[in-house]
Amino acid sequence: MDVDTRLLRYFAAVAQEGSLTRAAERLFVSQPALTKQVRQLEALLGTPLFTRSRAGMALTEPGRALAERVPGLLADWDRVLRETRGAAARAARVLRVGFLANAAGESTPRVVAAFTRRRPGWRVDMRQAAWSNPSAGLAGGEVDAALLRLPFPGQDALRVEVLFTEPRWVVLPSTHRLAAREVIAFSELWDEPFVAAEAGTGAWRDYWLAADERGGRPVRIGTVADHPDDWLSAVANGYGVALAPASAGRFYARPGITYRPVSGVSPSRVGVAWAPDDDADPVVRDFVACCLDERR
Amino acid sequence: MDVDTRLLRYFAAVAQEGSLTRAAERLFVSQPALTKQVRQLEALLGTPLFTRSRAGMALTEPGRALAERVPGLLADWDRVLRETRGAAARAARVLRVGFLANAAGESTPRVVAAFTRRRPGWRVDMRQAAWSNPSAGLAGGEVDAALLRLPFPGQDALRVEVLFTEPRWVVLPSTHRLAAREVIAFSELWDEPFVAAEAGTGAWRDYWLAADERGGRPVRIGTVADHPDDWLSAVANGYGVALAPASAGRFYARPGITYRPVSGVSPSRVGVAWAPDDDADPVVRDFVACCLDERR
DNA sequence: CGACATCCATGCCGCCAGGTTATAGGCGCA
DNA sequence: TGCGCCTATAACCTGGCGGCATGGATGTCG
Repeated sequence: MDVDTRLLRYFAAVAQEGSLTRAAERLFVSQPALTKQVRQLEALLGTPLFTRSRAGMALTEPGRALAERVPGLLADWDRVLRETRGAAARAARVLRVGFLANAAGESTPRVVAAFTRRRPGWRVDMRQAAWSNPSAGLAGGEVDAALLRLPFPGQDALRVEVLFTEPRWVVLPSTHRLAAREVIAFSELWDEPFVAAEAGTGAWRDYWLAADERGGRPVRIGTVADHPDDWLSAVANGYGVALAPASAGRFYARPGITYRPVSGVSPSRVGVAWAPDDDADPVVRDFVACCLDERR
Repeated sequence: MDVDTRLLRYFAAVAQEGSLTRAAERLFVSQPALTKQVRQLEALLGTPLFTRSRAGMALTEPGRALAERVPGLLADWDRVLRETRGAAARAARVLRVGFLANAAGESTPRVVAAFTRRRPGWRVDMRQAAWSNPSAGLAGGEVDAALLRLPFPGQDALRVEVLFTEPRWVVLPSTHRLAAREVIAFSELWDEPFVAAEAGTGAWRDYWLAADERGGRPVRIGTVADHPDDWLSAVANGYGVALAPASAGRFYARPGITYRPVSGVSPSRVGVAWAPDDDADPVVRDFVACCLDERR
């Protein structure tokens, strides 16, 4: 018997939401489409997976059994997909390097050039990731190496070499009372509302709020932003200020915002990271070596 | 990204056959349909999985990576399917019992009646399996218990209780020179061609050929049959003789064939089997207990 | 060297699946 | 009893899947 992983994802969403209407919204399909798909899965399996009521969809016993197993199955498929694409990249002599906005640094073109000299026939595929993906795809195997701002969640499970540090500055609206200062003491910012990353990013978000460097005071969150554009807009619109690497001013200049040096806060570190399984991989080692050479 | 397991099965078949034409035949689809499906999978993954030539389809490196992983994925899906259906049967208070033709025995109705008295609200779903499935679905988890002729492949991994024995007789064409005998000595059958089960069934096939009770002489195979009808036809048409339980004559009577007692060959044993994981399962234990009670 | 065989690919067509919108049915609540 | 909320059904549209007919490429053989 065959099934589409889409059907299994639909089922899993309904199982989690307990409602066809909410699951349909989450999946960006109409509720009637979802009700038909779930009915089809039940027909395929020959057993009801849900009981229906005005209160929504409750799992039956077989539904529960399936709901326990489907996430593992979908995760396995995602892993097979990644590993196949990884093999494809290798076969095509492409090194996939993830990075977050502005973590790559200005020396990246030289690193790439050095790598392709060392490995003729190879090329580097630079892949930008969203800030909510702090390992830039490395943890999930979507890339072979990554240039990352440290620290990031899951870092302990990956190999990291620090490449350079960079002062952290503050981004604030140009009309802000502190915007004209040459240097701003961090303690003067402790009561400002901050634009933060999503809560789920843990240590990463805390780091960029300098949560551990506020003398024990809590952080005031003005708003949450997940993408540089949203982050800049939030600052420009006065929802809060934010810490950023000094170089961010060159990448993310925008009318209405100002970057200023900050004293009393640790600098940002940028590193190259790779998976422990690739320690012996000569291609990954060469890339890391080129990064380290450029550091000197 | 979503994929249908049908697409993965198609891919796996092509990978194994090395040819779209042969894989299409095996999958009962047309060759153009298969070529389009494989192309679609390659488009989905964004990488070629095969190189094409007049010699057929050779796996690329990513194709090889996928071909290594897809069987495990499909096996996991089959397992999830089985476990879901198992949960469904439990929820519906149905005990699924597999059996091979005539292994169930005449006392089965009494066993089922005793079980439903002991477990009101439950019913037994008797499921006949093909002879090529000697555990009647028990090894794969398609059933909860099984009534089986012993021995069978994979038996060591399952729990078994012998219920009864039954003499083995011979089935031969009515025109056979030995057909009129009251009892036939097995040694007189040693040179006869035999109708056998498929080679892949191992010990099961050897048992029904009484391979270990021929004084070291090899078995002459007349033909292979996988289903009772084919097996009976083969005997009637004179392709060979066969050993069978004595009771088979009542289930498989047919013009042109005769059943006769045989001396010098061990009797057939019938047992109830279940999976070790179900040792503590009270429902399975009750069924086994009912089988054992009926034995007395 | 041309005919033939064999393998995969393309085009066209019919049928069905997946999605939408509109709306119906059932039920709890104020 | 009307309203709101949830799932289900009907009608429609578009695209996918499979078949059949045929084409393209290539190796073999006489």
